[in-house]
Amino acid sequence: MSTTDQSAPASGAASPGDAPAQRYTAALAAQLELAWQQRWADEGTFEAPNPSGPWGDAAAVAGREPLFVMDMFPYPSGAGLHVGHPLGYIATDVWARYQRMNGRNVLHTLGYDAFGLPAEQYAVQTGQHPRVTTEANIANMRRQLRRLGLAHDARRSISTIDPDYYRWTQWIFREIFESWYDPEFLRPDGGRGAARPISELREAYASGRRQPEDGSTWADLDDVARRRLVDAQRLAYVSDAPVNWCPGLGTVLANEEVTADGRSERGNFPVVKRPLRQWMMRITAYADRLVDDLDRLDWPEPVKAMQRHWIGRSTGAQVRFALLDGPAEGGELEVFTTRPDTLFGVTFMVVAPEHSALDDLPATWPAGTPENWTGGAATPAEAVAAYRAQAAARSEAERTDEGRTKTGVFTGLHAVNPITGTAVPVFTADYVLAGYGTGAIMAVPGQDERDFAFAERFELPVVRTVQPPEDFEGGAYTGAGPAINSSNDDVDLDGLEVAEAKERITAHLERTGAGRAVTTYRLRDWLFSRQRYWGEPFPIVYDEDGLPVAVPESQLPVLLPDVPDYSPRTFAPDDVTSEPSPPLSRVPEWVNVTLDLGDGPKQYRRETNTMPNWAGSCWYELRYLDPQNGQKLVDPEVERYWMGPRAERAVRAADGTAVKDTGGVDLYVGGVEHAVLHLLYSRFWHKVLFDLGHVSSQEPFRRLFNQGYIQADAFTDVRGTYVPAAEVEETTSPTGAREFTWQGEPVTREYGKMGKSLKNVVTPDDMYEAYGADTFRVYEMSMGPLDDSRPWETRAVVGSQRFLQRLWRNVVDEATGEVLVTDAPADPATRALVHRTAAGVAADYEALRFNTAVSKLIELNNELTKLSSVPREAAEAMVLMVAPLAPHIAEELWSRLGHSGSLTFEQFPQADPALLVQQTVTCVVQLQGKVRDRLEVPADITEATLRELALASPALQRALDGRGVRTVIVRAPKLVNVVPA
RNA sequence: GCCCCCGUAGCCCAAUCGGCAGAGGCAGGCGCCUUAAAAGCGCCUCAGUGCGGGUUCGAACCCCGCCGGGGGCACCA
Repeated sequence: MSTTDQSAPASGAASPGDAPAQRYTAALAAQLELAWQQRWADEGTFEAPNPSGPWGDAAAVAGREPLFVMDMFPYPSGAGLHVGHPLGYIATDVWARYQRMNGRNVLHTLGYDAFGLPAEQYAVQTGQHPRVTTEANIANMRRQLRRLGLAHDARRSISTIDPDYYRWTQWIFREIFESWYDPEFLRPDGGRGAARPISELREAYASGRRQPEDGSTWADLDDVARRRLVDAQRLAYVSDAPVNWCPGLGTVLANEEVTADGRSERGNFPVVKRPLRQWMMRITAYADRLVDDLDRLDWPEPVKAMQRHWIGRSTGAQVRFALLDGPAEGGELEVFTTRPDTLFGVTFMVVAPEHSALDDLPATWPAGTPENWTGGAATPAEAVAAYRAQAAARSEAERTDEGRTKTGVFTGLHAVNPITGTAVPVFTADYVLAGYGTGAIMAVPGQDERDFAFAERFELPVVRTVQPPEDFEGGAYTGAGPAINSSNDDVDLDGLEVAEAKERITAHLERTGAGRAVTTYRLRDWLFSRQRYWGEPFPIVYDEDGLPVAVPESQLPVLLPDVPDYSPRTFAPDDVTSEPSPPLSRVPEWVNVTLDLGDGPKQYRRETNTMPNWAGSCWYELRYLDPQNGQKLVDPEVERYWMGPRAERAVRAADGTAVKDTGGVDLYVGGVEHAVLHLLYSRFWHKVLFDLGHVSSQEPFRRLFNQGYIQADAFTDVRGTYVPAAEVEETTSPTGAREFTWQGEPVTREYGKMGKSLKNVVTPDDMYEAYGADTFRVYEMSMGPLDDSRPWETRAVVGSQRFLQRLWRNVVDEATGEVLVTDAPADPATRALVHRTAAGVAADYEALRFNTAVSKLIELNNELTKLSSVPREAAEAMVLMVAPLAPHIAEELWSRLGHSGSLTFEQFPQADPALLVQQTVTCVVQLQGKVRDRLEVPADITEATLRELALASPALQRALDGRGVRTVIVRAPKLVNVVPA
């Protein structure tokens, strides 16, 4: 390589006109960028040593703080990258390069999340095997990213479709399958509840320490019954519960993948609920820990809020109401409420249409049943049957669309309030959800808006049990206030505030046995199987009893078979009667196998579902650490080194106290769209691995940062058709409005995403070609704060190129290539500016404020440009400071300045504190907040002196215009504010 | 409907603890260099912080109410 070769760029390069031979043009940038990229690769510059194992290097690790930086796992799209994609990658690269220059041992790499629906669909379109297209896409993306100059450890890049990788995905599944959740287990970290080997559960049953809940006895159960009992408690289990079936995609989906209006997040197809035999993950066992540990993470608050809401923990009480009337007499109706303090205000009850209490109803309407309660039916059974049919026919979306109008019907039943002894009517209505709490509620219209709306509709009484403010005029009052109308001989809540009232009534309920304190969650178990081809096969076979057995560790991976027919069987989007048909089930020679699982060769049938897209991304951060390990998913020593908890990295709570560190990745950057899906699933898997002793960190990602999106203008003509955005011309009308034309015709600007169909895609390749990678990197970082979304503007990129060009010219003669810096010391002003810049830029880099770091560097560079010649000390500092942002030009200049090695591990310029304090400062003199004068004063001036100086200011005196002085506020040395009498 | 974030020059964005509204870039203007040109050089223009109140000696920043934009949730008892 020839980094010091000062000959002109290759003649074939697109160098405009007769530009000086050594001008920093796109062509010269390309030349030196490619050369440096090759040198970094050849020298393994960014390969991070491990403390042990195949890449272990104790000497290289000693004395350097480890730092683990990650980007969210990209999916290798067939369309390639556009300029919006690398934003986060550049940001993490700048940060990581900066940290390396401060002595950190940085691990930064990027792998590919290559299984999943989009890869399969793309393969279907192109008629090729998904592996072929996916691997081609990965190769293209690797090329685009290498050209960007990312300082990744290429050895650690993994791909989820690699059998050496998915072997461990299957291994983790196996670990989860072979575990149950013991809520009593005392964890090493002090908490209660942990995943434990399933053998412990079996032993507990065998020894009699634990009894089956259904009253049976372990000793009396046959082998199959015992297995069913144990299987039902595994963390990965088979369930027949209703699931989200999406005919249009031909697969089932997790709750997290279904939108609020009942459609698939991907493809926007209708989704219906129907019972199907599917694999589930018991994520609900971790609900409490997933909520509680959010407080220990340095994550954006909105993401934490979304996870908290998704988990939806609410505390309250379950209360039992005795049923009267008809065949149900003697039965009970159990409700969940977060407001047990309002029990005195219960005037009716509501059960979900699916509730089992509706199976036994009185034969006739009770005497005096109002006409509008019956739905026009002759008997309660008919009314309820009709309502159930109506509710079942309604989709999730329709139920929501109906908005505020409550529907429902009386069941003929009454139930007795256990506190007041009053009998209240029981209704069924679809505003009560079967899947939450107990599927039944006590209705308190005085304190609940939904209940109030229902009560109005059916003319039910309203009893207030919380005193609203005097000016309150609404229906239901949900706010704070003292309890009223809430006492009898046994219990008295009157006058208590809501929280106290809850406490007292809950204690009373527990004492009398009428209820108990209970916590419920919105979170459901995670539906884990998909009827697709392009995913990880389950390491599961079924024996002659039809029960699942894990494939032994020694037989992993279970390879995804090559099949002629890999395309999924999909259906008309509204075909609700369709049945899932996994592609793997159509390969009988793969499905039916003879295996010896320890008791001789037997026939088994393989699981034909595959894992969801999320599986591979649930643990990939761990494999980055030790990708070549054939014995373990990660060497525990290596995991502890990179991700283990460290007291000094703990986040601070709101009150400033340090929270116990969870460990995990030091910086994880990606889009906010994964707030609940990927980030919740991977936290769950990580905690299981922690419980089972495979990792020392309690959370996968200690710090999370959500980058914004780069958006782009798109333009439509009069017909509404998109026109090529690159060809649109902008003019400013006489009135100052911006106007846009394409081929002379006016077009309309739309602001949105970048995409092929919008004809507004700009690719990194376009930018490399026109400006070079460094310019592109600087521009992306200078556009605005990393977490803001902002519009792409190609014509503005030139500003970043001018900056690098000026930097180049400050060091190198454009015509001769001669190095121009002088060895004379910098003048004090220049030196001070260099040090101020170093301090500011370091702080900006550290805090991911790259836009302001760029502006400080431009400012310094502009100052250096004004000097007759640039002193070496300033030039070298400048080069080192710009290196994280524009590494190629920095390496090249560093090299031309006479250094033989890469600057990757050079110390980032450190500011001398003595040079940061300014000798004199400008003090503003204000009169009532308005600036009237400016004074140059010594930085260490005393308040009294400054006060006198300011009051003596002629400009101030003029402004005072003879008025007296009431107060003088002095903030030495920068400000004096005079308040006139 | 509820919750969260954001509104600063024609555009993208700075302003560290409530203390001089402008760091940087784009676009625009003038000039220089040039046979010519710009992806060159120099200089310049441009806002009083979405609107209305309040607190304060002092508000882009804190509080209240609107308006506009973005995101999340949406019968979760």
